[in-house]
Amino acid sequence: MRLSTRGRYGIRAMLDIALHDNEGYVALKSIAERQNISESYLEQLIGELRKAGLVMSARGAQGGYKLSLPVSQITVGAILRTLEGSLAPVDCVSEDSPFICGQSEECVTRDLWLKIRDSINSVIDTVTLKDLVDKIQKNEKK
Amino acid sequence: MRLSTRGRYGIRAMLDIALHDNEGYVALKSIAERQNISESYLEQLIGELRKAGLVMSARGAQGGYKLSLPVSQITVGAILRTLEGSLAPVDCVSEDSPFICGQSEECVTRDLWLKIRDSINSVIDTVTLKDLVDKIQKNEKK
DNA sequence: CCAATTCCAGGTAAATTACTCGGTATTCAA
DNA sequence: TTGAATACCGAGTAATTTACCTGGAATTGG
Repeated sequence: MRLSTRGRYGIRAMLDIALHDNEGYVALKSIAERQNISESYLEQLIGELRKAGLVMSARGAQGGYKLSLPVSQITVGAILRTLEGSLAPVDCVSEDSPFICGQSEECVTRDLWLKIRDSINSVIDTVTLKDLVDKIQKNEKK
Repeated sequence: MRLSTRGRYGIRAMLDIALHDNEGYVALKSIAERQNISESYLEQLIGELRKAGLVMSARGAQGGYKLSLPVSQITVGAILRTLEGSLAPVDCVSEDSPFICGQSEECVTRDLWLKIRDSINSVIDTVTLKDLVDKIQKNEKK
């Protein structure tokens, strides 16, 4: 039940972009350097975040990425789902692939998986990038 | 963030044993057949559940497994953790391997991972095998 | 004794993860 | 107008993890 690097890197990259949100476009290279993430790998991930509409890009010199929404409107759930797919613990309660099990007995556990899924969702859909940014800025003040 | 077959099979196997709890020891073979799980694979898993003290075994003819605790005292959390390890979404908030990240910035996300972890734990540590058994028996009545 | 069982250590094929590589397209700035 | 800096794209690959299998040894009831 671990998150893969995709989700973790994605959160870090988005947070990095959020912290430089007032400086125009942020180059992939600088994100990768600051976050110490492989540039070519991160490129893939950001590409998916772009297709999901979470960041926008500018090509060419001085290009890069910036958030396409206010920080308060980007939830960690949106980021994680883009990169990890549904965070459901088993396929039969996944939001995207509603795989139905033939097992009759397993369905008694379905409620359990639903509970787990929903409890995860309730966290990731309420925490936004703004919350994380605020926390960093509060730490810096001290 | 999917559970592997280990956790899912483990829950099903334990539930199977629970449903036959009054019939003495249940043979691995019969569990595997009923649950349609590879016998040799399940053997591994049940071995770990035994070492964790969740089931007890009897060797030799007429041997098998039975629960070593009342159904109401076996949480799905205990089963899942035995087979999957901590259900923490990232290592730095894992109960067993308290890996500490050097990344200073990542620590702002630590609270997020903790929230996710705790919300999962609050579900799996409150649901017991008894809850699942009760639900099955209620379904059968209808 | 023997058939049924658990126990155990090791191996392996398939899938997934975490990347790399090489190239193309675009754009700013000198 | 050209070149450096960037995003974009598809394919390939090494390492790791998963989901098993195999062959046996130990134990026990009938």
